Formats: sequence, C-alpha cells, structure tokens
Amino acid sequence: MGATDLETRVLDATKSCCERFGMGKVTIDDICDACGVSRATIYRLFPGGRDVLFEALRVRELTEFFDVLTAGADGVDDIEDLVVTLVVVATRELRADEHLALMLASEPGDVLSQLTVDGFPRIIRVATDYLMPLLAPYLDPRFAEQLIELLVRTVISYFLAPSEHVDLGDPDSARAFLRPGLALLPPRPSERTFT
Amino acid sequence: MGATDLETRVLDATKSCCERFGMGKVTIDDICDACGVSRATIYRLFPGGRDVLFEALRVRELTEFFDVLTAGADGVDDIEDLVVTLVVVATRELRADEHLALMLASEPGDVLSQLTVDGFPRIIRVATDYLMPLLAPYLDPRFAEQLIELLVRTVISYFLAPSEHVDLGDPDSARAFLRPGLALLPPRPSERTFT
DNA sequence: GACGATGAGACACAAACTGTCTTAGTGTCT
DNA sequence: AGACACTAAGACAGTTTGTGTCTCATCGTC
Repeated sequence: MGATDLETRVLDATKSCCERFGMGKVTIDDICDACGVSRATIYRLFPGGRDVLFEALRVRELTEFFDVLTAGADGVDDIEDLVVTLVVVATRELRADEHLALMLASEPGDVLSQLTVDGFPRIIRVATDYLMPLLAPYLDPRFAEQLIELLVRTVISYFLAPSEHVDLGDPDSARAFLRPGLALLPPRPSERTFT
Repeated sequence: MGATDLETRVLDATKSCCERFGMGKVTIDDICDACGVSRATIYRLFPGGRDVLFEALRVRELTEFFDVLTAGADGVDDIEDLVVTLVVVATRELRADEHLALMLASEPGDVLSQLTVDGFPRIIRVATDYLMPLLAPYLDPRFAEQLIELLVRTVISYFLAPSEHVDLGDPDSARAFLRPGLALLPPRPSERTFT
C-alpha cells in the first residue's frame, strides 16, 4: 500500500467531492480525479460500485463519530455523569461537524433520511456496539439497550431541531433535562443481587 | 413581469447553481428548480440554450463589474489619479469577488480561459466602452484605447499571479508602479492643438 | 523472471441532459 | 365575456454522460 491507505484516499476523495458537488452530482470519475486512482481500482476496492462506496463512507464517518464520542467520555465513572457527558459530547460533535453541516445544507433529504429513517437502524447498531461496554457496569443489559436508543433519538432530535428550553450541548442544561429520567434508573446489577 | 425580473431571477439562479455544483455540473433543470421557472421559459428567454444562458451570465457579471468600477472612479479629475484609481479599484473588486474566487477554485480552466483567452476580447470591448468616456477628456482616443487594453492586461495578470514587489490594490504601490508609464502620457488633445 | 496490484481504456447498457414541441392553465386588457 | 400574452408542465427523440465489467499493459517486489 502507498503512503496512505488506498481505501482511505478513495473515501477522503469521495467526501471532498460530496462537499464540492453535492452527493447526487458526484461521479466515480470525479472521485478518480480527486484521488488519482483508476476506476478499476475503485470497483475492485468496493465491489458493487457507487452504492457500496457511499455506504462505506457513511460507515466510516459513523465509526469515527463514536470513536471520538467514547474517547470524550473516557474516565467518567458515575452513571449519571456518564450519560450527561455522552449526550453533551455527542451534541457538540454533531454541531462541530462541518461535513455534516454542508451536506445537510445542500442535500437535506438524503442526510435527514440517513439520520432518521434509512440510516437510523445502523446508527442504533453502532451506538449499541460502542456504548454498551460503557454502560454495562452500571445497568442491566436490556435496559442499557433501551437507554442507548432513547439517547440517540433524543440527541438527533434536539440537534436537528434545537429547543428554546434545553441545550444538550451545555452540561448544566443537559443534566437538568436528563435528571428526571436518570432518577428512575434501576439499581445496578451488582446491587440488585442484594435486594 | 413578476416581483423581480424573470431574466434576473434565472441568471441569479444560474450563478448560485454554479457556486454550488460547479459550472460543468449545472443542468438546466437545476436552474429551473432554483428559480421556480419552467424549462420552456428558459429556452424562450435564452434561445440557443445552455451556452447562450451562460454567456448572458458572463456579460451581466462583466457589466456589473464595470458599473462598480466606474462608480468608484467617479469625480477623479486628474489623469494620473484616474488611472491609479481605476487600477486600484479594479484590483480590489476582483479580490473581493467571492463568486469569482469560488469559480476560480473549482473550475480554474474555464475561468482562466474567460479571463485570458476566449473571454478576453469581450473584456477589452466592455472595458473600452466603459472607460473611454472617462479618459477621453485627457487623451487622444487611439492612445486611450491602447492604454485601456494595457491596464486591463496588467490588472488581470497581477490579480491572477500577485507580485512580491507590487500590490495593485494599494494606491501608493500602484502609483509608484504606474508613474514611469504615466510620465510618458502624451499631452492632452486640448493642449496639443496649441503646440 | 514470476507475481500481485494498479492504471488505462474498450465495451454495452442504463441513465441523464438537451433542445423542441404541444398542451393546458393563468392573468390581463378590451 | 372573449382574445391575448405568458408560463408551467411534461412528452419526445437524439445525444451525451455515467456505470459496471472486462481485458491488457505496466510497474514494483520478491
């Protein structure tokens, strides 16, 4: 492999082409030009072509998002703090994502569909994969899964349509908003064995 | 005609589509969507289609440019000051043109061709139309035309490839740069009749 | 020199864009 | 009301462009 991984180069080029032209206008040849790779290579790298390539880009963006998120919640060892931190960091991360903002501005339909309909199951899946290990020490697994899904839905909703009353990017506001729900958290598995 | 002139709306939409997608990617339908006009109307307004439409946009941009330029040189009644002002204002106007910058970044080939080859004769033509009335009081017409052409070439060249020694956007620098040439200006027509 | 990987490009098929046309709807003027 | 000008909507054929698959030449590595 070259100086930078070939797949990485192709995906980077795809991302930048999306920003320049809008997803709907990007052609495979645009991407080839942008990263100096031949078409054959792209089809060899992403068998299935265009759709598979764009899927791969979405997956990469999503996992990058959760890498950053979990890193941002590293070391928090109280369940309430953890939930608040996850919500705050995730919200800030979404707001700071320039690529997301550009795509949201130029092709709202596709992006919204990715965030709320077609792409939503994958988001839940990846979120669960990444966050379950963090919540497992404090919560019953079944409950943790429900909580993760609820948090994802909440963060996305407040990101897309900010509230005048709550700012999930602000720790205090987020904590105040989340506390009523957090108070209802079932006892830890370890405690439950004693009741 | 509607609230805003139909042609204006179409050209505005064309411009904004060029910025979003790049000239090469814009379709007539994109423009229709952007300004809420039907395809038939565009082809009626710009018989000849795509090419004619883009030509019309270039013409509009160019005349707008010289409208601003001549307004910026209004009231200057010394030939040296006038030349310096024209050069400085034109340079600043080029540098401040976001649309131009965007196009230059995304489609250098086409834009450069418009500034230096294919579109150049038109620039000279329009520049002459606009600037001759300003220079006529001071210079022999034949000489004025040569001067205008030289100034256009100079401003464009220094805009595209800035010099380390001269900044044509700065009045002092521009004056120092232009003075040697200005000293050679032939006497005014009114003076010449007396020699 | 053999090998795996990449670039270049031919190819058939599908999709899209263009430019022209017809139709129907809308508002204006008399 | 009726004639008129103007426009949106969209059908249409012809062309261009893009896709995905393929083959073959090239390059660097072992």
